[in-house]
Amino acid sequence: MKDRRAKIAQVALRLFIERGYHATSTRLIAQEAGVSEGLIFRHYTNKEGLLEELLVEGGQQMIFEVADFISEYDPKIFISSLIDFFLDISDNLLFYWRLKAQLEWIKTVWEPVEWERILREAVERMFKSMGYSKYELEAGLLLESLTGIRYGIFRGSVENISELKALIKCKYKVS
Amino acid sequence: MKDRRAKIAQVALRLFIERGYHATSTRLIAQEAGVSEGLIFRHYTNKEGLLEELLVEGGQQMIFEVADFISEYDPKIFISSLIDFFLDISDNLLFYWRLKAQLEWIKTVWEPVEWERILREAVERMFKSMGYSKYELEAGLLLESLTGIRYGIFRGSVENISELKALIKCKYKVS
DNA sequence: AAAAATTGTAAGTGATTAATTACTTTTATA
DNA sequence: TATAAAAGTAATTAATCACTTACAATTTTT
Repeated sequence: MKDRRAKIAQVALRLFIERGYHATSTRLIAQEAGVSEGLIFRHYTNKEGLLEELLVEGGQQMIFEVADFISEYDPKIFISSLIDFFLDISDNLLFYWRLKAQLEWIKTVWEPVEWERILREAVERMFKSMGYSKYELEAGLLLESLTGIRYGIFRGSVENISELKALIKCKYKVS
Repeated sequence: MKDRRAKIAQVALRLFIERGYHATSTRLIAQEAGVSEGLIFRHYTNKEGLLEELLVEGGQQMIFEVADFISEYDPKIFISSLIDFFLDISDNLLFYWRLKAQLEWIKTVWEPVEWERILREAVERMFKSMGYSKYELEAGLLLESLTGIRYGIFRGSVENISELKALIKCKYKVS
């Protein structure tokens, strides 16, 4: 059966988020996935390899999603889409967002992955085209702020997301 | 010698941040602190108890720091101080900020601690006094955004902090 | 259908984990 | 100064860790 590998990945992703990477044993992953522990190491070189594949897979999906609104030439629609992208957390991206958030805090210097670089450049271009003089700074401010708000949503400290979205869009005059 | 306990706490805090809580063994803590492993459990009930004390201790220091500018009645100075507090990361608070950031991602629902509640209420009051109709929303937006930017600083994705601070203060018309 | 490759498992491996034990040394107290 | 309390250690504990081995079942290929 081919889907056993996918099942392992799916369960591991959930457990890594619920309990943390280090606190999740390969034994538990195997149990919850209904497979033998050895099968994990048949499909993945080691536990870290399993984690890495989850990140790569999620990153690729991220590129796909980002590409969807990045080509938008109207700044107002672009910024609005950007805000939606960050704060309307779709089920298929939720786990990747959370996993990435969790892993940020070990390594001191964080190397941005492809979709992050693509996105940042696009946002900078957009602010530039809107006539902002300090467009790089503006892009950074918006992206880090949106990330912070998304973390707030995960944390449970942001209640009225739609109202908050409207407020941000209002501040950037995009709706 | 009384300072062995403090030494354990100090080393543990550093290691928890560098390597993550679960990836840091009590054996390593003892080695780096230059004490026997048993001493850790003489002073703390268990590894989690050690972590908890670090959080409580940091939280108390945080209350102290927050209290310093919270009594400010001038909204402009208040907001400006708030931004400085979040983005000028002092050495003595750095470790607490980082430890807290790291631990956010395990528990699904995050219970705000005392200093967070105190701070949020104060920011809401300030926005209210400034005549903002949606003062709760504005307080949430600013706090979550500043948290996000602070995370960006930790991550290394924010370069020119002083310029960014100036931009934010400009947007809130407080400098 | 035979051979080969892949997918699967049960039962281990040594290493490491948090925590305990039994005991010694130091400090505080009466 | 005698005694109790606290601070300290080395050695050990059972459990758990990531990972391997030897072998069986299942597909795929020829």
